Amino acid sequence: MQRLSFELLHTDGAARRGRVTVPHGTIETPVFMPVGTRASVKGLTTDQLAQLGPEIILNNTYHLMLRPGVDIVEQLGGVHKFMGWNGAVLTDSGGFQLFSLASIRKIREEGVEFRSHIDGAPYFLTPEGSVGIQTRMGVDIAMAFDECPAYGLSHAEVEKSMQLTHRWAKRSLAARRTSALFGIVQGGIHHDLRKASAEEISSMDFDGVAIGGVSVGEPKAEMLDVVNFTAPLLPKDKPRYLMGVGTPEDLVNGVAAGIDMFDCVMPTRNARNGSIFTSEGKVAIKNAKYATDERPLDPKCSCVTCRTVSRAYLRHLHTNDEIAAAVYNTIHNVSFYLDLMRAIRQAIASNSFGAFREAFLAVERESRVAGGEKDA
RNA sequence: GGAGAGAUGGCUGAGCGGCUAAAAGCAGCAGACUGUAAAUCUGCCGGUCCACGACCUACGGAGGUUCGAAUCCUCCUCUCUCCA
Repeated sequence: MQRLSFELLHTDGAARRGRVTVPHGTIETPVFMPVGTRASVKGLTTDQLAQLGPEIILNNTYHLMLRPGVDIVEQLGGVHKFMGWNGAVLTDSGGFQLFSLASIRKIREEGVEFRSHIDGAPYFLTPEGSVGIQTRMGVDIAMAFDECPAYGLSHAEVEKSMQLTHRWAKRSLAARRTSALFGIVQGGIHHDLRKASAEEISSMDFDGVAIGGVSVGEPKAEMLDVVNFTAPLLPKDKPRYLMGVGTPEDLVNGVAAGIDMFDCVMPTRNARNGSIFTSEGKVAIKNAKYATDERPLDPKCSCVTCRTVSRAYLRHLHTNDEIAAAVYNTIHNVSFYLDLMRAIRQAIASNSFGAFREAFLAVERESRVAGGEKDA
């Protein structure tokens, strides 16, 4: 059976409407993948997640190899069976963790030596090891093992890191078996490096190509610049994945640049922290002004949360640290993201994505201005 | 009736002569969050103001000692514990 197939159905400017098929289903792109690091989309049961209808979610190699461990996941029939999830799964290779947990690792040519953040136990992860783990967990799409350089490094340092990522990409690819495998373009904020990396990674036989090393602390304008510059350099006949991005606005801009896949912690984490995405901008549900607000979070949303409870009740739940606050907020935020992607797909299909994007960004701008006036 | 302990900012609770507008926690108010070590983190939190600074009112009440008192003394009010 084929690992992955990609069909480019339609384009509207640079925006692409496509379809990715993997063993666990068909994914309509552009797509947003909710993040479920430890084989759990935080705040949701697998059933609740399924009700929201994402076609694919993201899990994490680093976290799952530490707990419960690859052996256990494999023994239990793979990550899908483990969490009772029938949709597709993409795993990050652990490259990002070795960036965000920088203090407890040592990078070498062969791989990365690191200590578990849980119990300090020593591990050694290589490209072959990472891809092997992802394969054994039975994921639909695995990511190449890369190094994610921090923002602010010199051109020379980013270049050196990028070259290591390229060597690791070759080794990752050689280790590909049953799971599809995406390569990752690095290069920081430097156009020449991004170009070199895009060419190098694109030349390899990956099933898809990702832009990594973005949203690591750089100003938003630089991120946009990197995406706008790099996306057009990627193969047209493969899915393009922008890793770790982003805000609703970022998704719309990413699609405009020609990105097909996104993942981000933002809808789930912000939900737990009481920050809600709505069609009218952000709602900080803990704010006193919602104490007696009987409206739903978003009048244009039809998710379970918006159909059932008021802002006043959600503020009450959040104020009292009730678990239901996280559940309701996560349901809504994930719904909002999935709805947004649906609307984006529709706009592309009807050749109106440009207008859609303009209207969307105008609302975002307005809500920001409105929030600013309130603060002043 | 007798003996003792205590009254501190919305609450709990440190401080026990100057470095105290007064620790810390909670509550409250606001902000952040981008391939998840995050149900987390940060800021503000007596009042007023042209508020980086200034002024006013402050540690139960009234006096007193002292250059200086939430901190020491006297009396008063109230609370709690124990013994009758």
